[in-house]
Amino acid sequence: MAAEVIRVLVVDDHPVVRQGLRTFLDLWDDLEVVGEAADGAGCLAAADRLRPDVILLDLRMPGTDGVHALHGLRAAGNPARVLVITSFAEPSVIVPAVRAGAAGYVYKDVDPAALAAAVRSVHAGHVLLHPSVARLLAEGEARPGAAALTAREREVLTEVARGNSNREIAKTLLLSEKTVKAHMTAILGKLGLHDRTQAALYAVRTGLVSPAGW
Amino acid sequence: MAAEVIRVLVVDDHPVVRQGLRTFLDLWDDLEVVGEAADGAGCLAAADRLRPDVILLDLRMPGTDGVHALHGLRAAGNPARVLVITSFAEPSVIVPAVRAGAAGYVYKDVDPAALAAAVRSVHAGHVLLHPSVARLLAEGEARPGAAALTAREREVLTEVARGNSNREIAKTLLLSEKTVKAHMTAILGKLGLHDRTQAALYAVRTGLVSPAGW
DNA sequence: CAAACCCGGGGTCCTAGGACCAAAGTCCGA
DNA sequence: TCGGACTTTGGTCCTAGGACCCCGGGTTTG
Repeated sequence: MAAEVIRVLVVDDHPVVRQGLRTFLDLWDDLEVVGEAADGAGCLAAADRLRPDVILLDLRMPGTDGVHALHGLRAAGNPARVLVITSFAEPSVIVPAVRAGAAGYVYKDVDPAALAAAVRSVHAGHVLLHPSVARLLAEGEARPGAAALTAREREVLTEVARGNSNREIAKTLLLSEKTVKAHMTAILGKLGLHDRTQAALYAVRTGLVSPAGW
Repeated sequence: MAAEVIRVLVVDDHPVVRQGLRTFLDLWDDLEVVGEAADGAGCLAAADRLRPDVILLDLRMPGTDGVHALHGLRAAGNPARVLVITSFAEPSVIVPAVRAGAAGYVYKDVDPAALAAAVRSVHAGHVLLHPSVARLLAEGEARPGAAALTAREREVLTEVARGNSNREIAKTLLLSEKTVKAHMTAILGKLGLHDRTQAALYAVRTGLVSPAGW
């Protein structure tokens, strides 16, 4: 028994998904699931306690999300390699995660063999990137993404993505409508979008607002 | 060994989710996963071949979706009880499924014990509904939902939910802008919404358009 | 046959939205 | 201290969007 066992921590808010991932990984003798967590905070605690080699991390979770967890891992100097599990094809979701230290990502429709290969690959020190994501990283972001937004802009965008008008947002955030419009102009400029509808859709696609949010 | 075994078919487009559900159900001796399918068409074929007692069905899948599969099961006179697995809280997604014959639904964050209980319950002939869904069924739909839209209206809404302006939609669908506006007015009226942004969000939430559609 | 529905398209009109100009105050890092 | 970023708000102006009126043709159903 000379084969090294890769210790894996599974982080996803859905128990079904965690179980599916665990079962997939249990198919291989060289992979061992040493723990699970349901959000970013649980991830940090479990990573500290269990010292996994690889963390499978969903980005979009309630409470502390995946990107924040990545920052936390980095700040704690945790050496675990992080493989992001995502439903989202949008590079601008993934680029911030990669910038925050993720070693790669796989989509949720991954099959067991591909998942195992990805885990082994990041454990071996590789970085797994789709060409479109690699290009974005190389060029800097062609479309900066939500990371370029200020906190206030993000608040306004969140309200837009809840279907509210500028007037309603002004009331909610205790601003003048002029201010909301100014933020909106900034948001559209930064994201390279044409109107609020595109902005709302973008917010949903990138996980800023959940589709079931209202 | 007098206990009856409930035969279950698992239908979801994500292998990870299917595996998670299978593993959950395997925890109980009275539940047996007899097959899997990745979309509505696969569901119909498997249901016909395997004759499950209960089908766990995701509504939102590429190709033939869950509601269409429900219609197909009914048309085929298949007696299997259908338990919908959904990420969506929105009753207007679920009501059409229940109307199409689903015996109930559980959310994707369900734990193993609750899932098993739900399977047994629908197998025993019960209908599992949250009060808000039951009320909608009793009253008829307060908000008719996408089912009230004509085919053309649905096409226009799909384009709106892709972030296109009326002018762009007119070009795409070879219409005058006036006609697009007329459809838009009809859509907003039928869905009880105020503007296109809400309509786009609604389309995403109800699965008419996938968040990753553009 | 009439009614209902769907489709397409015309008109008028108003306002929400956004482009683009300006300004002031606060905070923080070099 | 100064400059940049952020936040807030004002102005002007134009147009996309949508409410609400109208019409005609085709199809289906009672």
